[in-house]
Amino acid sequence: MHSHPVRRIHRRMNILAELRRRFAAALSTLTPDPRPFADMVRPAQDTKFGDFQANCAMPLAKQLGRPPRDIAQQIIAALDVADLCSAPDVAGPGFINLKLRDDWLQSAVNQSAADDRLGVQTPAAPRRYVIDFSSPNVAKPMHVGHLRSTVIGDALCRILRALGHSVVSDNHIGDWGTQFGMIIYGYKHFADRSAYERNAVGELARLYRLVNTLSEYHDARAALAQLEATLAARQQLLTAGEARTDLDAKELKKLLKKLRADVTASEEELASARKKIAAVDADADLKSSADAHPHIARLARNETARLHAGDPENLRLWQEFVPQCIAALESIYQRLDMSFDVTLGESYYQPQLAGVAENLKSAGIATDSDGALCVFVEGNNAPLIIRKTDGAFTYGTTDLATIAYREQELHADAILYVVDARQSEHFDLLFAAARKWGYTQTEFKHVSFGTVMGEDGRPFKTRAGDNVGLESLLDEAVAAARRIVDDNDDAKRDDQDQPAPELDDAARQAVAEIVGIGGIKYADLHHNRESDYVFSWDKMLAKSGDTATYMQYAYARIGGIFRRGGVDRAALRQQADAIRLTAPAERALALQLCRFPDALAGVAEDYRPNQLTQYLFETANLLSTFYEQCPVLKADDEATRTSRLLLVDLTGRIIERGLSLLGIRVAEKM
RNA sequence: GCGCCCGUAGCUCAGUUGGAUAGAGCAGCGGAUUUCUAAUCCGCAGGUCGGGGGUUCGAAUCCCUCCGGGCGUGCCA
Repeated sequence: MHSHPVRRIHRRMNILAELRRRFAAALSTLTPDPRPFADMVRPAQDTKFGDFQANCAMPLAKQLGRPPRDIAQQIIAALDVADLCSAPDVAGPGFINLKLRDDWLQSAVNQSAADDRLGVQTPAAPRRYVIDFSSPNVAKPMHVGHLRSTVIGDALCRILRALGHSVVSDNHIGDWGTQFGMIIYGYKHFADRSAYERNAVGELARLYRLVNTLSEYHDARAALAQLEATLAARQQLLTAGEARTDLDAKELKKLLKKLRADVTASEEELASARKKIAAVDADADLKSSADAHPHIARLARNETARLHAGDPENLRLWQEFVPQCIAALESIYQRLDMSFDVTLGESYYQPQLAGVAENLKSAGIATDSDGALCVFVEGNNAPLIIRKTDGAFTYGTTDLATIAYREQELHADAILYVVDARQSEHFDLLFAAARKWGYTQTEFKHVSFGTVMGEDGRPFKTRAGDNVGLESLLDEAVAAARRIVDDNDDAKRDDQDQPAPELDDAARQAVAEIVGIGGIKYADLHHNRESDYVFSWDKMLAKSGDTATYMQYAYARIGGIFRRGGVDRAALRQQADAIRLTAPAERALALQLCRFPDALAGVAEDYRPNQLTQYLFETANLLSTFYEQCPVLKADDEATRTSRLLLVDLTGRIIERGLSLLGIRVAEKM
């Protein structure tokens, strides 16, 4: 049937890229710029249409003013794909449907199996990425708010590296800000020496919370009268608004809605202030500390100013605190199984800020406005503030200094900022200012993400309203995973239906760590990063569905096949070209495995790790279907057994690699 | 006031520059187990893609408008 011989394929084959190349060649007779049209080749949305589809005939027809089906026919006539596809056909308004030849697909999947990179080609022009993520304030314990940046940023680093790019991960920690004044003040007045010696970071965190509580207490008390007055005024406005008769119903409704929102906001502010006051008043120790330190907020700010001015005592304390704080962060990163290439925080750039400001000013990019030095960007109301009226520099200044460093020292082609979506205006300003400053060749990208919500639909907090600490979050996930691991292992039975657990306590705990932390990461990564998502313990560790657990289990099942069959996987892999595709489930799985490079490329396109989670979930599903339909160890003949073992082995490698690129580990037994 | 984002099945979410009958998971219902690990698989049901208008061969996607929600708005980072 296929008279055309299978063309010698390259050592690594990306099917989609190859098809696009073939289409680009065919399209060059129809349009001077075929690339965007060639890129309209994509996986078929429904398997009944084949394996791939090209949607380019319709838009091209519009451009050329001719019937789309004619264009589709013309493309097919010029298209040279006989070695990889059966004859393409035109469907509907002008879709071109493509089905890969079985012999070609078989050859491609054997190539992938023989490749350590699992088919991923190295790029013709590798880029250098600097990825800025996690970036906690070192003086405060990490909380759930840092999770998304950390997890998404780490996954992007791994994936871009796997694609062959050069990546520098940079933890731009907050180690020079106002929090340090608070810690220094706390240390000078409230430190518990023995607690500090036992656990320095824990004590510093306590001091931070204490100073923060006390200063908020005084702020709240000072603001109370004003808050009450504002509330009363707003209530009065609302009453007056309700009585108005000069507006039509729609205008009135809109006005009242706004007035009610104002009243509610005032009520909430007031309630929050009263709560802060009551919390201190109710605690005799706190109350006496508060009374003894009425100007704590200002004095803490003074400590910050003194630090920045080079005060020897404060500088000494800062130098003592920072390394310990960083060490504490390291232990969390270690538990998350990740690390940074560089950790250059705000303090690193501090000596350069005056120069940056001068430079911007003398170049006419920054101008004086109300006593502050500002960069104004067309289309934005607020400027990027470089130097405040009081002479202090801002994070905008630091960010510009950081860009200069990343350009000059790290030679970045692209700088990615994995930061909360709420800071998008800051990044608009920052990137515009950087371009004015001369950095026009760099890709600047705010890889923004949404908020983690609780099941009540509000930002994820503890019942008391505090941020959820990251460590306790991890602990809780691991504990929940441990219960699942215990239940599952306890339920295992041998051939005589007797209990036959496989895992001892240490092994169970190791699996729980892998499952629990993998579950947290996956829950985050599998959502589109831009959307807010609702955090749910139940869904995160569910045994079935689109979860890390499901894929980790698929991997463990694969390991089980080889153990039970006594198959040496390394030896198995020596059998080149032994995969034979006969059953439909084998073909579907093989095609999916050949798409692994596409999945990674899909992530890189717009820095969306959920493209990879989706791919892995589909892969695990296809494996389950295959496994259900095709006996492996009990295959009818030796060649089929070997073929299926190789297919299963490759699937396991891809699941393992894919999860590891998301920062998620696997266990051989679960 | 100005600006940005969001609204898709009961719930949680996908949906690539506009493409074929809008897809998953969970929950629900019905099946499959002498298990190559059931932490599984197969099937069924479930939607006016917030409402309305427009652009065109074609709109969840682009434009306008209204409704509902979130966030940000000059000297915190």
